[in-house]
Parts: sequence; structure tokens; C-alpha cells
Amino acid sequence: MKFATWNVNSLNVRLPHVLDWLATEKPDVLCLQETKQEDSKFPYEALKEAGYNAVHNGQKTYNGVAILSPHTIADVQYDIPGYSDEQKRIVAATINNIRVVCAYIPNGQAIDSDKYQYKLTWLNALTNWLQQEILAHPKLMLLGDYNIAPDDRDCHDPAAWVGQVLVSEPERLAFQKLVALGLHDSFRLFEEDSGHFSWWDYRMAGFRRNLGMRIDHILVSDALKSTCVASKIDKAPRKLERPSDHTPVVLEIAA
DNA sequence: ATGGCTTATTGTATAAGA
Repeated sequence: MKFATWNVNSLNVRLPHVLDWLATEKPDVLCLQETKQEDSKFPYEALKEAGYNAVHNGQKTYNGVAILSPHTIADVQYDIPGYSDEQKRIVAATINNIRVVCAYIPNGQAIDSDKYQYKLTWLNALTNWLQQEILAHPKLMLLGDYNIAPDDRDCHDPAAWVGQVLVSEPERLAFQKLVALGLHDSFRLFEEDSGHFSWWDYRMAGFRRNLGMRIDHILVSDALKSTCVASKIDKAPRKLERPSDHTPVVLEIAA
């Protein structure tokens, strides 16, 4: 099975790219972030015509997450249970007996901002929920835009980024708390080198110069780790006209 | 060098992203 995550930065703008990518890559599961639209605007019909079922937790202008799959999407969960949040950042479902959690983790904006505190609080709520969720669903995958570069290999210029959002110690510790639940950064099961990124700033020719960050991840539970067979970051969509600033991260597992 | 792009908004400048 092929799983993928992609922050599309407006599904309204990026739908043609998503449909092309589905046709080319034929993933079994595609998690989207930043759809930036209400459920009433979500392109269920166009996706259905492409052979994909979808569940969406959306809102106007900001955030919004979706799970797409040609398979049956069951036991859908919207938002983190018991955590009051106006922002639509979580949708989870069971597909082929695997618990798929699609997350758009807050950006944090700046270390001294309220949004940074929200990011850390939100990550804590996510971790507490997943601790329970893994007990109920040992085969669990957390896919999404984490807005965290786990270590310096995941940043194009660690010296310039010291202490900034995406790389700060509290954020990296929060990432390690997720790992401590028994989750594994699947991309790193196959690639140890630096310089592999999933996001590039639109400005300053960031993509052309590979000034990027690896902030989109697929974490898999212990029960899934041994089934992982390949992972890649597909840079092709980032080269298209009017691209998202993120590009898809892909994981293949046996079964 | 606090700029540089891109998206959305009952817009025409502002907020947010990362």
C-alpha cells in the first residue's frame, strides 16, 4: 500500500495538481492539509470521478484536512477528542485495518507569539490522544505537516535557523515525545543524509536553490515499522506552474 | 538586509504561512 501526505496550500487552487498526482502515483491513501475551504466547497464529486473516496474536516480561509482513498474509509474522527479547538487540523479514519491520522500541526509563527504557545499546547493534546489511540489501534500512522524539522539534517541552514520556529528545542522535544509513543520517522528508515526537504519558501528562489526544510512526515507505529519498504519525497509537483510550497511525502508498506 | 512570494478576504491593504 502506498501512503502520502501533502500540504496543498488551498485545494481550490491545487485541485488540478492533486488530480494529476492521484492519476500518476495511484496512492492508496493521500492526506491533505490546508484545504482552506468549507466542507460545502470540497470537491467530493471530482475526486469520486477519479476513483477516490474522501473525508474532510474543513473551514474557510485557514487550515482544513482531508483523507482520500479508493478503499473504504471507516470510523472517521474529526478533531482531537476532548480538546477544544476552533481550528480544523485533524481528521482520522481506519483504512484496511490501519488507523490513519491526518494532522496539520500549527506553524507557531514566532517563538514569542501566542501562536507558538498554541502550537506546543496543541502538540501536547495530540500526543496524549495518540497514546490512547495506539492502544486501541496498534497499526497507526500519523501523516501530515508537522511544521517541525526534527533535526539539523532537515534544515538547509541550521546555523541561520537556530532558535527559530520549526527547529526550536521545545518543538523538537515535542516531536521526540511523539516518537516516544513508539512511532518512527519512516523517511529516516531509508535515508540518513541531509538535504532532503518537503517545503521550500516561495521567496528568494527557495526551491531552485534547495533552501528547504523537511517538515512533512509520516510516522508509523511499532506494529507497522517492519512493513515499510520504501519512502520518497516527490519533488515533481513542486516544479509545476503555480505549485504548493510543499510537495508530497510518500511511504510504501507491504500488505 | 525583517525584504523576498502566495493565498484568501464581502478585499483594493491586511493577515498568515514557514
